Amino acid sequence: MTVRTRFAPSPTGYLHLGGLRTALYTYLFARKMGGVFILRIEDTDQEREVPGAIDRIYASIREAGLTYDEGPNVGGDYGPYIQTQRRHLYAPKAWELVERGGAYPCFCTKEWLEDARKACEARGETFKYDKHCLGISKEEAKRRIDAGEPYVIRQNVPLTGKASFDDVLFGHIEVDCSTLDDSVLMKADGLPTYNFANVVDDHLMGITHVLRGSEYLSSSPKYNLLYESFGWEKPVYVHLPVVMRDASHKLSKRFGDPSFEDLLQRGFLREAIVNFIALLGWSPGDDREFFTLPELEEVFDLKGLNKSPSIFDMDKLTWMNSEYVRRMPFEDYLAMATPWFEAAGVAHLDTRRLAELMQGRTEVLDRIPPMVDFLATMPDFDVALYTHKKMKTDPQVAAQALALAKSVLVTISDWREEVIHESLMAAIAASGMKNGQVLWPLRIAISGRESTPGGAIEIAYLLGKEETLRRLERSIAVLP
RNA sequence: GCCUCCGUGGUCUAGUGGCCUAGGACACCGCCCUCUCAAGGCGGCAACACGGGUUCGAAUCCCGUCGGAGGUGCCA
Repeated sequence: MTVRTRFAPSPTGYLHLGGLRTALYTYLFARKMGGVFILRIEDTDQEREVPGAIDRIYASIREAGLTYDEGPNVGGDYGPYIQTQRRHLYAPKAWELVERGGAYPCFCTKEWLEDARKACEARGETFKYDKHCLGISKEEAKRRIDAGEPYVIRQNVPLTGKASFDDVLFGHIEVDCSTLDDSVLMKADGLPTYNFANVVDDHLMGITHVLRGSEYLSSSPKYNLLYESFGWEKPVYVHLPVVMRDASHKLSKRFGDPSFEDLLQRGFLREAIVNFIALLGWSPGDDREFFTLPELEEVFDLKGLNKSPSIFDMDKLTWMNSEYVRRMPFEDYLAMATPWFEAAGVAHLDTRRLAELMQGRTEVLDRIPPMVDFLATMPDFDVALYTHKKMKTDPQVAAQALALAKSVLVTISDWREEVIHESLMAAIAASGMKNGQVLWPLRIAISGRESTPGGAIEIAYLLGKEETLRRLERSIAVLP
């Protein structure tokens, strides 16, 4: 039997990292099993739908490298893959369920229910619909519906007994039917709720394995009841724990947690994000940490899934990203870094050399500008920077060092790193000073920064002779 | 409140009764290298939530407590 999995997001905004992880695992499982990965859009809540969200979801999934075999804008034999385009499919199924006794039409108004719920809450009890409309006869129901009265269709959950389901990760989960409410399956607007649509579509689309967030863990027994009423074969369930921002809050936009898009925009590499996300709640079983998507498709196994929620750790993502940056081909790095060099106003310099210096120091691309912008404009700095205990320098030493450096640098006509290096080193050796005593102040004098990507020689080279001397003279002039 | 689930260092995790004086990674700290930073090398800090059982033996099995999460919508 061919494995068929699906990722079924709602177009209510961007694809958050938890969603991305669910999509990733669903995709990986399908690939690992040589199965089919399907994308389905669950847009039955018209009110919550955000314009443009569908396109953003497509873009994120594509950007992550998760190719789907069936779905909107790809096609497939089980389409359409957008629920509002399947709307005609649900009502007949719902009425079939009514015939089978698994559901019933309900005419109670939203307002009435809300009041009842509030009253219940006030008494400190859990609200449960009392099946009031279950007693309405078929004939009366038909009459009222024909007369245009609004109605919904509710699931008819048995009053007694147990409902259960089996989850690959969490095992057998069982609840008393008495604790379950008759949830709405078909809304008054004629569209199904998630509770119904997911069951119908998973069945109709031949989904064999359902991977989804653990927020559905407690309603899954009810879905199984539906499968049983229909006499349909149940899928294999795998509920995934939540991705948290800290111990008690899940990742959320409101707290400023980044989406996949945000991360990409900030200069995280998609390969690094995917790799990191894969390891958030899943382990290959050994100590290996670096995986390409094809490698993940190879080694992914549901056995490595973790049951407890995991906290998204930006520090570790940042580290992993810096590893990916370091390992990428130089030309690729140069191409990716160039826009950031432009943003920092240093694109007129020898960017190839700058990129060589920067590649090993770039954790995230958006950190490039603040690291290199001093090359564009000389920052103001405190002369205290000349004082460095280990380098054995202070403003007095700096005065000598800078004078020496200047005397050497003005004579250089062939402004290359090797030449600058040799000339400076020869002069330092002749002067009897330590390397650091000259090089540290020089670097400070031409960069204005305590730390820079590269030493005095690299910085001088990048700046060019004219600018180096200009900065040097200016710094000498302001020495106390 | 009720129902369900979860609980290894600050974080991601390995571990499925003896291989565990609990392994790896991130972060943090120290040292080395070094013209700064980064990288690299070496070293360090730091966990089985708690309490009872079961067993010759428990992070691993059972019970309870505590803590956290999810659900309790004509949201998904």
